Amino acid sequence: MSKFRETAMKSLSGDGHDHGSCVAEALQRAEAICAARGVRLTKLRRHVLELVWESGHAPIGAYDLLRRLDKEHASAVPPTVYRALDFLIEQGLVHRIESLNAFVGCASPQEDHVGQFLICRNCGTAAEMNDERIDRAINKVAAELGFVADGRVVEVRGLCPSCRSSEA
Amino acid sequence: MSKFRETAMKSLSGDGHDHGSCVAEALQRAEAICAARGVRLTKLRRHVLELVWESGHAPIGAYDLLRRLDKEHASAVPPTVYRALDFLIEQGLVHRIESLNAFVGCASPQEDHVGQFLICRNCGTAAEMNDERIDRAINKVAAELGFVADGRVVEVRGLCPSCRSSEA
DNA sequence: ATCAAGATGTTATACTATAACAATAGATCG
DNA sequence: CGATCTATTGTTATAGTATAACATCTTGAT
Repeated sequence: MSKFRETAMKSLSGDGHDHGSCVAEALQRAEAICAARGVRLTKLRRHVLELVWESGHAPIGAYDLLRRLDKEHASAVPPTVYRALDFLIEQGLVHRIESLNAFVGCASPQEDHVGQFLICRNCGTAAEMNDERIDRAINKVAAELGFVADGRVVEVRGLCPSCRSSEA
Repeated sequence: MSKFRETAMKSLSGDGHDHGSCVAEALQRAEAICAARGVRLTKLRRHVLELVWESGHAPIGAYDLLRRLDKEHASAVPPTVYRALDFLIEQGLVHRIESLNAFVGCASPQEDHVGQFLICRNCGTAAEMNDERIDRAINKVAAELGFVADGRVVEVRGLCPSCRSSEA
């Protein structure tokens, strides 16, 4: 099973995984990546990343992050959180979900990829797919139209497995 | 050539088409569709739709529409234009581009489809692809993860053919 | 003519994001 | 060590996007 497939299924498993360790692993990975790249995962940035992950696998808005942030960071204002998010996105540690104006932790920050998301309209979970077949299909059609693609936004709404079974 | 393919290439052709007739045709189609469905394309809604199309094939923001609207509609305020847009989107006459917070006329309002867009980062043109292959690839991956997809956002940024040749 | 439903008017406000400049902290080099 | 340069954070203000809530007016049906 691919790395992406694995992480997608993990985030779709609802309560079926230990989210505490999920957060801890994400933070550790982030530390390692930033160290390797010689960029600074400051206390503030780390804190924002932690809050993003603590939202579960559901995207969280910048102002929600802000509200949670200033419990331990009294001077936080919008630019504080947006700048931290800019950094985290640049480093591939966080993705922005365009259709929600919200942010979610990247499941595989080592691997080079654009985000493709399945977003459950019931529980809010956003699972990364990052499947090459989708990317290839998009590139193919774009190329047929003479278009050179760089950025891609793929966000699919629907029902995740757990919400589907509990609704049906 | 598919209908979508045709309209995509048309909107990507830059000045290579008569945009005036393009707008006129879109309005006529809209009249016919609304009449057939028994919904009211009021003066206001028609005007907003016209403004959307007059932006060329480039998505336009709600507040830009508002500014253009109140030349002939002094009482226009945000809800005025958002309500008109809600109606137009509901009827499939306009698509919302999530990654731009902007709106664009639908090239093929008769056909049932979700929007898939190629957006030129140079000239701003958004061309509809609506290619089944992309849709199938997305559905396939979603299904493999046990996800039932309904809405889809596919927005690809890049360079359109005309901008590519003039840049290169 | 009356009435109900739909459409628009109106005011206020919520939510999302960035500009611009000041102050501070960290790294680097002499 | 201390000077200096750069990245980061602080601070204030404002721009941009969207909706809630309630009033009024139009339209079409009876």
